[in-house]
Amino acid sequence: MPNDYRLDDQVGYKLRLATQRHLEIFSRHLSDVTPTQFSILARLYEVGETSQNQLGRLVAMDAATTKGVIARLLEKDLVEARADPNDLRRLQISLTDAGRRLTIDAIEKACKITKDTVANLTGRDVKRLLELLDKM
Amino acid sequence: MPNDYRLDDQVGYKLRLATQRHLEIFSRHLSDVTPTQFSILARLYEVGETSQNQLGRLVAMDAATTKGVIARLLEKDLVEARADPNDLRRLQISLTDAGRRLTIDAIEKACKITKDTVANLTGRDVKRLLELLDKM
DNA sequence: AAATAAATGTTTGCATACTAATGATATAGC
DNA sequence: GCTATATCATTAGTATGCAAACATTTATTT
Repeated sequence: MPNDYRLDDQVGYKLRLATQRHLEIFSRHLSDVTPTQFSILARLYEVGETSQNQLGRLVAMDAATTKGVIARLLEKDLVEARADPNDLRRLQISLTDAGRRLTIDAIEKACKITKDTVANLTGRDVKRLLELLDKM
Repeated sequence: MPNDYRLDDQVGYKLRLATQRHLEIFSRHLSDVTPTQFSILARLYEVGETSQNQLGRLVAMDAATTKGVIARLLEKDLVEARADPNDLRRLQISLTDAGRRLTIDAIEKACKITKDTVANLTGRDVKRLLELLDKM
């Protein structure tokens, strides 16, 4: 019944708006990297040198997408890549010194970003939101 | 304090995952158009002929983004554009017959998509999630 | 052990969406 | 009427995402 369909009440639509808002806040605080790039950096900081593919999996990214993100981080000299001698298919990725510095700094800022993003929510709201997104 | 930062607990990260999931479900049910394109179609169906810019505003999209989305819909012959005689800047956009048919059909499917997307949530959960996203 | 099949890792090409900057037309204030 | 401002549309450049192709490794078969 197309008549009582309300675009504004759809989960997908609201997700887009929320993401949009988050992106805006993010780039205001952290203009060097995008949220996607940041998630790669943060994970890399967490787990240390890893293969490109594995890294992508650790942030739930397609291998092809990961490749693109890494390429941009390589250009900015935030990460470096070397061939894995044990497996010629693999490309080992690690943070450069500059990358590590930026990541540490970015993590600080990321806390602020998250805070701003959910500024209109109470602590319990946030907890609930995360749970719901997770459950989904 | 970078040490107790958990990427997986960040709103932005979870938003990306949720959006990703939704996109996957969406394209499985509805391969002709993307969620973004669909939102334009649905809104256009709702309000009738409108200028491109206005239409973009009605779905919270940048004018430039809207232009691109409309261009793709034009190519698929789902919408048509004509110059507004009263205001030469304006481009009036409306659904073609094919576009209207597809939209009606897509709205039906969109209900299923939304349902699948939140399949793991109870009715109350969904309500709460929408509220929280809104409040945000 | 060689040959084939299956799995894994990476890359390429193409589509989509977003932003900043530019140009064109219309409106408001003087 | 004229200038300044606002609105609408477009262009150019960047980022993300997916499908398909290619390369290497591992498993299976003969």
